Amino acid sequence: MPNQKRPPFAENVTADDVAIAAGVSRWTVNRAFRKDASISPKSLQKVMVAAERLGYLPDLRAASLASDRSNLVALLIDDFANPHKLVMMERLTRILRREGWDILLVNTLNRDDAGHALLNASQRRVDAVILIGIQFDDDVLETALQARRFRKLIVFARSSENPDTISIAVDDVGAMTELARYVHQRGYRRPLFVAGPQSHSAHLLRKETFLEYWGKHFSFQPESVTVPAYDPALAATIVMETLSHRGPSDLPDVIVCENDALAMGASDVIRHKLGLEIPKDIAITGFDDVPQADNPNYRLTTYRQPLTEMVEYLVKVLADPEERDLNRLFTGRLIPRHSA
Amino acid sequence: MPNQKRPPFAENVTADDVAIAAGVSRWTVNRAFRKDASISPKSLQKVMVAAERLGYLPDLRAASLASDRSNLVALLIDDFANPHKLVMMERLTRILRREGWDILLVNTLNRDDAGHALLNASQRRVDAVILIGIQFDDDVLETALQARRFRKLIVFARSSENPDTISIAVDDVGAMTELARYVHQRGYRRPLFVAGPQSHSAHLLRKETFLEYWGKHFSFQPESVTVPAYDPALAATIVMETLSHRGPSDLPDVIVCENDALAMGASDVIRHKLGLEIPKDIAITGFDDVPQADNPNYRLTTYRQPLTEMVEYLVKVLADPEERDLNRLFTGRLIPRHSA
DNA sequence: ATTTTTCTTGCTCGCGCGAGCAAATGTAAG
DNA sequence: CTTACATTTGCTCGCGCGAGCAAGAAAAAT
Repeated sequence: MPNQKRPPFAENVTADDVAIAAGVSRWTVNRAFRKDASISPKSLQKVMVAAERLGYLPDLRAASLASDRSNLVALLIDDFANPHKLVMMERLTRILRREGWDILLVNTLNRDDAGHALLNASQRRVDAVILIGIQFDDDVLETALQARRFRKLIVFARSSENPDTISIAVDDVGAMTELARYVHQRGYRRPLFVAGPQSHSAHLLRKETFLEYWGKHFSFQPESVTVPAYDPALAATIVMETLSHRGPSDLPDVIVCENDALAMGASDVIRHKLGLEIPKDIAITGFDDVPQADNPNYRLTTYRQPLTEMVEYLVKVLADPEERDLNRLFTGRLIPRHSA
Repeated sequence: MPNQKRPPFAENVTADDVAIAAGVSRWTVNRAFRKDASISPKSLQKVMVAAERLGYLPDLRAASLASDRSNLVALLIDDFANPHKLVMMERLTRILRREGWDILLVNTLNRDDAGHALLNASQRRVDAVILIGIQFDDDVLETALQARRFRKLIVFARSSENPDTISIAVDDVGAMTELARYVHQRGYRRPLFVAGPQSHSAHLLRKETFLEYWGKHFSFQPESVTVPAYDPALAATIVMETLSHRGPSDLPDVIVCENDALAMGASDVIRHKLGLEIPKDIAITGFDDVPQADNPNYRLTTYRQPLTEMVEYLVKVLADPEERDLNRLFTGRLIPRHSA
């Protein structure tokens, strides 16, 4: 019995207990914990002293039930092999918490599971759902919206065409055009595009933008391959399959990847499997500027999304009560490094 | 007005609405959604049909308020530069959700913030708090326990000495002894130990175990350095500072790191800054077996924690109503690779 | 057919708080 | 010292559900 002096769980101390201790009414106690409420400095003081002594803190479940605002957002996420997810989660959790939002984290296993995950979130009556997974294609979104269960459905870090969602993303067309122009001007002429999962529009946008740019300037469509997940190891396998049996003249001179996760896999293959040098034999570009992109093993030329700015905007969107067009595209920055 | 046919948020349909539609009482409706409840197949069917049609799902806030069980656990986490955190989060979120637990994700910014984060979680009346951060030293734990606000305080993936917390971790002493013996038997004789943040006991355990082993077999304490975060880039800086001005005979022949994040940073320095070869000039070992450890750039000899097994046990701990000793140490596996 | 047992259903009450109003108190103006 | 007005406080009612019991229905036993 280790817990003799210390009961393992506090008997619930409620606002009533504090009210008695402070000599005020229950409602004054609760008001003391709301920033908008009108309360005299004297009673605020009395309440806070009593609350501190009794260890009282308002129950947010009850507050939410009564006010119909939960101050909770659900974060639906998959694609855990992609290191950029860790960066996004860090930024989102830090800034949202600073603004008073709590986060319900849901790992959506696959496309079929996405619907369940959304229902799950809805049962907690979250104020908004933030999607940063790759599995939320238009069908899934449509189904979620049919249920009319969410005040705000925010697609983060990729653009969504759906008119009933709020999309906060980087301008893929502008970004990829900039990357294509860079690759073009550096003199590369035989690109291979490495695309991620085909299930949604945002990243198709990057691929299409690149292919179109190239088609316009050289009147041929560059080769492209698809990797079914943003997983460096998987990307390595696919790139290896694609390139291993080719002679030197058949190899691309630059591999343009939809994001850094894929670029890291491609880079590993070029250097360690094919024994070639980056960027001399084959150059590489990525997208996202994950921390590893700056690692001496990669030194990836990539494109940095203004993540903090995007999350700050997300915070504003969450607080916005109006019903209006909140979609927004952000412009990032090309980060030239050694790889291309 | 994009939402003409589709109101943006469903009017709240409650159990009462379903009850009327199904021709039963409100309590029968709620019972239909509880797996333990006794209800006839006929009324279950009626309720489910009506619920489906109206788009009803029970409100978990209200359920929690009434039953005093939230089915929510808070996950307090920091150290987002460590790639192992992404692995842990994936495993935890996947398995906990499968078992019906929802997760409140809290990013604890620093040690001072840990207390606030705990209070924050307590206001949602979570059933348990899982700590996988590095900032929860005994002082913080003690403060949290003083408040007697948590039914279960689970320290995951590191051992805690505190008798009022439940620790689910790998056996650091056993693991590090195995690693030390491996390094010893491979013939290395001038180790440098790279330790992480000093703020808590678990990782001191790894360091102490290694130093003791070496002291016992060679009667001298190997050198060690401390990195203030599990960040590969930071580890690289510190290791560089430590080694850059030394002649070849002064260099260690093996760098034993407290985990893979540090090992990756050390590896980068050895190969890219010092221009040395691994393992010929300097060998390296890590801990955790993160996905990147198997990457051709690292090929880290490391120690794999049985993470799935540990999370499965965590699930059992969460479901356990009894008040008894639930601490447990797990044994992992040494993964020999090229780096040592 | 009647009694006993089991299963199912409905109900009272309460979980802890907030919206919104009415009463009370305080403050300024005449 | 009143009257007018602003600020603060207390209160009724309801948010949506669950525990636990009592009444009702069904099944089993006599």
